[in-house]
Amino acid sequence: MFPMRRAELPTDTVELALSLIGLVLVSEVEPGLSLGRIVETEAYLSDDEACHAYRGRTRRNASLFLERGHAYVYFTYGSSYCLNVTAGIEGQGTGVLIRALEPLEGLEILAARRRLARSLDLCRGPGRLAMALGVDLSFDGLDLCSEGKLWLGNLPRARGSVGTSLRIGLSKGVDRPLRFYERGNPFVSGTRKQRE
DNA sequence: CGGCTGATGATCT
DNA sequence: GATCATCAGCCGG
Repeated sequence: MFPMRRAELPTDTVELALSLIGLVLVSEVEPGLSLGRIVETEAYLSDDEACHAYRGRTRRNASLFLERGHAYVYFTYGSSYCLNVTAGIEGQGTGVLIRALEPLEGLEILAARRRLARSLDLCRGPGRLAMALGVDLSFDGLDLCSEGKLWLGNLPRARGSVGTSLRIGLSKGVDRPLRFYERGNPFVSGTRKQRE
């Protein structure tokens, strides 16, 4: 498997959020290879109150303004890292939050990082998947379209139908249907209803 | 399983 | 000082 070429990624944030479903995130940090298939995403647009770039550029969100295909990683709630794939053109300030993965390889490694027995919950949620892949602030700004600690790949594999819903866990911009997920996939986050 | 709560610390006002 | 793009753990049905 090779990294995605940037030209294969849509520039439009919603299109990117949709097309990321079914791609894989590959982590190549100690103690070894681990990877999972993206099953849930959320789009954050540049004119969107919920987007971290909405009020302009700061030290924290700087990498969200990189051109599409880079990592934007931030720390929240004093405990969790969240991983985004940037979208748009350089300077736009938009991206896609990765909310859940279906673990594919390196299950023991994912489980060890999570200090959790192998289960459905290894990568079910943005903070959980970041921990499982070993993602922290040192991944902020990485190019996900080239080999390295973390990159985007494409495994030939069937993809189920994609559902759309409101985004999860927001207090602003709550009314926009910008969450996308593979219908019925048990590795999608949220309640049962939010998986249907 | 669903719903609620407290922990926790960086960031911005 | 308030606000989080969250999570684990606990409790009730």
